[in-house]
Amino acid sequence: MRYAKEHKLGTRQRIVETASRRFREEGIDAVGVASLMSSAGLTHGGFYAHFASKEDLVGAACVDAFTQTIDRLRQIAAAAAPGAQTTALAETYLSPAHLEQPGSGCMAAAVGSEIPHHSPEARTQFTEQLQALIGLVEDTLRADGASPDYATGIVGSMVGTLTMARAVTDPTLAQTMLQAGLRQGGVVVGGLD
Amino acid sequence: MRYAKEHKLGTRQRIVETASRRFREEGIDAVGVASLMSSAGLTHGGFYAHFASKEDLVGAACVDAFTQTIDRLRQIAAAAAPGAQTTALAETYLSPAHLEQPGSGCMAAAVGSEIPHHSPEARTQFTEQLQALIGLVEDTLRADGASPDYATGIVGSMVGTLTMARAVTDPTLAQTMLQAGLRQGGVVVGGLD
DNA sequence: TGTACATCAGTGAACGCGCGTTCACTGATGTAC
DNA sequence: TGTACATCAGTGAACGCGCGTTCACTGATGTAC
Repeated sequence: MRYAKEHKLGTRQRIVETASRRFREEGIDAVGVASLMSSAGLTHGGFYAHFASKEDLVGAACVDAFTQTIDRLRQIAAAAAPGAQTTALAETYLSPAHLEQPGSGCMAAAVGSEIPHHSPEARTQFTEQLQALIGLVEDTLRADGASPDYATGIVGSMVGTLTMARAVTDPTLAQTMLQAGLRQGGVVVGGLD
Repeated sequence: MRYAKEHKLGTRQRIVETASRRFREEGIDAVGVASLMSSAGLTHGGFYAHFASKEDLVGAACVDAFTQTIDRLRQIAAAAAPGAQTTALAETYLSPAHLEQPGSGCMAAAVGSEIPHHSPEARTQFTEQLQALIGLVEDTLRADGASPDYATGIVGSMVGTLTMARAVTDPTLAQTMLQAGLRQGGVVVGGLD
């Protein structure tokens, strides 16, 4: 090894993190390899020393983004009292901050409807990570003394609500949607309404 | 008028319907103007006699797709007994048939996460149609004797659930998600669980 | 310690291709005489 | 009724551009003597 082992892996990680952020902000199709490598401080030719294809990177970016999101939400939930963990998680997910900052937010809400048009490999990575997110909600529901069976429904509700709130042009309507999404989850978990 | 008035409008409508279907099946970015016009039995040069830009068509396709979906769901709901209308609507929305046929299904689930990257005009058309869909669910909730306040949450839940179910690679997982989405809506409306 | 060398991460020109858009035109149409 | 004509929906070549991918190369690196 002429170079330190960490060097190339570090560069690869930098590309993945840049892609993970830009894919969520701009959409996967809209971010070209050349533009992406430039964002990472490199030239486009080197891309294929790190990835077999752009699709290969899409899978890696899904893992990076979801890992980040799941870690963050797990910390939020753990900081809340048992009985209030799922609500704390949902309030973070359906917050105005998450609405406005897709680049550091949930991959499923940011690129969910693009995923069906990508490679089986990338979709499989996405699927595994989405299941991990559902698993986290199952954990918080158990900690809250509620049934983990609601986890998939709650994630579906959060992802759809955030996607819709970002799509609409009216900011007031977007906020109304986030509130409605919180009620939708709240009713299921504890009948808070 | 050398040609019958309906002739050009008919051609325009044919382009809109073709786009409406293909955008939902393949994604908006993946469908080029030339390929689209070819699908409609025309050559690409004529496109700009009907639309100012591709973005202009995106807006028209949103109106066409949502109108189709809302009409169909309204009929399904109207055919069900009062008290069971919202459930009938949700069962159709979260059916395996809808999962497998995005081209004739809900625009919000098919291209939801792409919409934020499109023109304000197209997003405004999308927003109006999404509100009309929520309005339909408000109507069925009222007919069922339930609160219309849940409509936005139910639509968010249905859109997110279908989007996720189409994204994942495991068909069994996809079906599980549809079931969980139905329970999520059912709990809110009538405590069926 | 100083120099020659092998390694390989990263460079940048080039590839064929499809994108959205423009525009001079063609030829089928319904009309006017 | 038959012919000449004006209209205009639709054609297809062309535009500049960015896409994903390939490849011969450069030059900084740590090593060996």
